[in-house]
Amino acid sequence: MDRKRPTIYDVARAAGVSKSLVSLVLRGASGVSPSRRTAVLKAIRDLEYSPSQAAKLLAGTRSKSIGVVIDDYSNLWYVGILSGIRQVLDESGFQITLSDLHRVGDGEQDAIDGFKALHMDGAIIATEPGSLRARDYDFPAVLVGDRETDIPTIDHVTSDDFKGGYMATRHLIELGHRNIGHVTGLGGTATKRRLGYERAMAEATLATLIVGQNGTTDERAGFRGMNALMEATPSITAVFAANDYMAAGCFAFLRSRGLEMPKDISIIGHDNSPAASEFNLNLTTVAYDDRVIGMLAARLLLARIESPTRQAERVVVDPVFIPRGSTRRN
Amino acid sequence: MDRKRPTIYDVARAAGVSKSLVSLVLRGASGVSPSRRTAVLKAIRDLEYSPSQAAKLLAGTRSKSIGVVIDDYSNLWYVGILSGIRQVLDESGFQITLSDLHRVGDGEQDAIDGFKALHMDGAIIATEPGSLRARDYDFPAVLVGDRETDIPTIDHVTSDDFKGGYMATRHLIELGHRNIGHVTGLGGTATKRRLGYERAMAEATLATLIVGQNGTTDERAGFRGMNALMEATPSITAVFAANDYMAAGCFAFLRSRGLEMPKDISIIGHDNSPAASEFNLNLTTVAYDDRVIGMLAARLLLARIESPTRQAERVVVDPVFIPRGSTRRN
DNA sequence: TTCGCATAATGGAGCGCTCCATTACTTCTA
DNA sequence: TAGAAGTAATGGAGCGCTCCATTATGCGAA
Repeated sequence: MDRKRPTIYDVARAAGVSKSLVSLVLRGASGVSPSRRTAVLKAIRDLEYSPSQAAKLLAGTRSKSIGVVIDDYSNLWYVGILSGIRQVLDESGFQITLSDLHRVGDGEQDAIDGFKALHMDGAIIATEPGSLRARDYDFPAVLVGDRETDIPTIDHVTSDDFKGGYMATRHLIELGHRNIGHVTGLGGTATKRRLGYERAMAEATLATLIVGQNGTTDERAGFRGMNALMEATPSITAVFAANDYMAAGCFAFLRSRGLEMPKDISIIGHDNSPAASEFNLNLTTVAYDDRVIGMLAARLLLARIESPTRQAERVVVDPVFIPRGSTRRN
Repeated sequence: MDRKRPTIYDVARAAGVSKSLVSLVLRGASGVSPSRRTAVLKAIRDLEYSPSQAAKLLAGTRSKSIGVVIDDYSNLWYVGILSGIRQVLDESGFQITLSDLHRVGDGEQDAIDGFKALHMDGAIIATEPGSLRARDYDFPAVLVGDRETDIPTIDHVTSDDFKGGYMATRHLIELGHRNIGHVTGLGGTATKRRLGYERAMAEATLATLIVGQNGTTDERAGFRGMNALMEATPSITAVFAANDYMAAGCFAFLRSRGLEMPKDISIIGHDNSPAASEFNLNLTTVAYDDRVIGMLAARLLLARIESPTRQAERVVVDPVFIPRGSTRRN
């Protein structure tokens, strides 16, 4: 079980060729005679040889691999993005490694350091860049998502959260609602959505009703926010929650009061999280096409790897309205 | 931006010492004079040196890193397990890499191959082992979860799904329910839970009501399953769904019929998925403590890395009952 | 003063590949 | 038939570390 792993030298010996020829076969180079190629392939199989990525990295110039940094595995936002990234990068033969912000004991090493240590060609950062060590952007990277801190020197695929908030609110206004509340929370994303809400309300000359401005953005906050809204404005008929989890919290509060959605109150969320799905909350929501975001990010990264000195780009992706059953005409 | 990365030689020159001394400092070895140590540390900072993991792997004997294979990032089952693994492995200074079953274009490489290529010390397999290439188990590995195929030669931390099904069903019986349906699906896990259900029903001399035996195990299947149960047995008062998503589907069906949970029908799920949370479905469920499973798996892996020839162990973790609001006395 | 023995620091070999310059072998052209 | 012009295969250097066998340094004891 623990005998040493075979190397290309072992393969070369078994196939009766030079180690360089084995290397050529491994890399699928042209200009290798079919007979030798099959001999090498056979030796590889016989010896159960598998190449050492470490040696490859050390010897080669380009690793054909990139890293993706996310916040937290349980925040599924990244899954669609990853799928888009893969769609683009798989066909270029790139390997993709995922990493969250978790650091190992001795610290001092963050995800980007890890990618560099592994000689990766670049990174896609789907995190607040402030949570990474700043000096790391001398490395091909593209930022993904609407972020608080903007780093002008790196490419950025962002979503338009202002527009998302605006669209969600417009939807409720168009359904004839007038007393429309908003449950928000801390953070740049929530703030931008709130500004979108405020703009839409202002355009329709409606008074804003905002709660939760200094709170979290989870289900619990939605629950409490709904409570606060109903106490402040009992005549409320619709709510825009800054995300679907908060919307779920709003719904939970309604249920606890024996109220129904959308019969008594219409709720619209944001993000199209799993919780919003038709079988669960059946929540009307606004969301980005995460696959598209991922694909754009991957293309930008590829371009930057090709020419590291090119001008940084900023791509904005518009949100999409996803009608479901949690809103109705007033 | 693209000047070459510094190496230990550059650091050594800057600090006026030998490359070996730099290596010693890097590895935190004892027996380095404080003055030289600080000189090296300063040089590292000045040059923004970061070590090459690739070179380390190639030169060293042990990589102090392990891989974890999961099915799919969007199946959050692994998150708790990962947290348990980290709790154990962080303190031993191990690096952990996550990988799903996705393969890059040229194929032929699965997650375990990738781990070996990176000279990793071992792997934790949180997937059906059949989805990996079999010959890869000549490598320290521990299997996690209740699996269809059992590989006697590798360590295994498993959950007791039979017991989970039994416990869930017992709960409903103890609440006084008699017409208790079960929505199941394909797969070893679902099968074992169904057997637990059947045993509990038999012990209470109750007739079983099972649907979905050849179907999927998602929300949609739960929706259809609930429909089938109510048509077959209108007097049904409780349902055990093979997992929480199916339970969510059952609930969606009830809602579509204007029925309430638990007022009209009690539902119990399994797994304590996010969807089951108190703010969402508030679903009574049965689950494993995934952190504990992860910790056990990590300890077994550590032990196997230490002594690769030791006898394979099998650890069984009992499920835990999680009472919430979706079941009530009949 | 000299020897001995820790302790501190060093140089060399080698990990398993890639890449490049070079050689061996063909085939075609003048 | 010699020489040019490929095509196929090879050996060597080097990637940036670790590990090991050595060598330098300092210091108390003989």
